Amino acid sequence: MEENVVEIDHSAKILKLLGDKTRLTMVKILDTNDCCVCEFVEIFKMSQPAISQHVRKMKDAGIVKEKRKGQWIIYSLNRESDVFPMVQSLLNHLPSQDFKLIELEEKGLRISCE
Amino acid sequence: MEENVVEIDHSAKILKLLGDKTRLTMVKILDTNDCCVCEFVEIFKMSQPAISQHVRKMKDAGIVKEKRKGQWIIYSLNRESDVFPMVQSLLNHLPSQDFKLIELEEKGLRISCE
DNA sequence: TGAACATATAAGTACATTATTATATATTAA
DNA sequence: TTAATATATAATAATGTACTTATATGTTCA
Repeated sequence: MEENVVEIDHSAKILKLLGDKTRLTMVKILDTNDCCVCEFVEIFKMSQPAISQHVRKMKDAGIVKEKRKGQWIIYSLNRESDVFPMVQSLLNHLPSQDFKLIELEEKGLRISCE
Repeated sequence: MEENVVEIDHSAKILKLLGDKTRLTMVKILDTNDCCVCEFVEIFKMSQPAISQHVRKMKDAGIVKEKRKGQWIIYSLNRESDVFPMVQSLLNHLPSQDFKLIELEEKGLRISCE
């Protein structure tokens, strides 16, 4: 019926991960910008370990990937994942969350990771 | 960016509901066939109350709708819902689950509701 | 009306999830 | 090497979830 079919159990796991508003917002942000943990901490007003645990779950599931850049670890969408097409078509139905990054930038907190 | 944008908190709730393999399979089945509770009980080998609770959550969220037909209550996808476009594009990435209904039919358990 | 069937609701339990705080690890720069 | 910064991991507590069994409601048909 459609390209990029993923097994239903696996899809359910991915959707469960995305069924959390913090993680869903993260992924929507990552759709247009790479980010580090410290930025997410600012954006979500949440403890750093909470953020680390969220991104770790998504990394384990292959939704995001990381690369170290000095003392920072930059997270980005894993566009090679077998679930990426599904994730992408989902994200297309969500409103942009870029305003959150813009707010960060206005507070001078975005530059910290670049 | 795309038509039918739904608020991110609301989307997360919908995805949380679909992030359960039983409910996700139900919705995929409903994409091509209406079903009653007793059929789901057979398909998922799960107690009737468990099935009722799953469909109720999805009904409350507007994902599915019901109509009574004699002693049966037939569930179907709610294609008028504001989240339907997102749900539909998700389902397009999942393998058909119609074989489950075909198995039912072979056991003579499908006819019960028609 | 009453028995049989389909579904819903209630209560309880086991387990999963998401935060927190405390602490460990890794990198940078003085 | 040491202090500062960024991130990860561990332990724990509060809450949420998904089943179960027992029971109530609603419909059909003899």
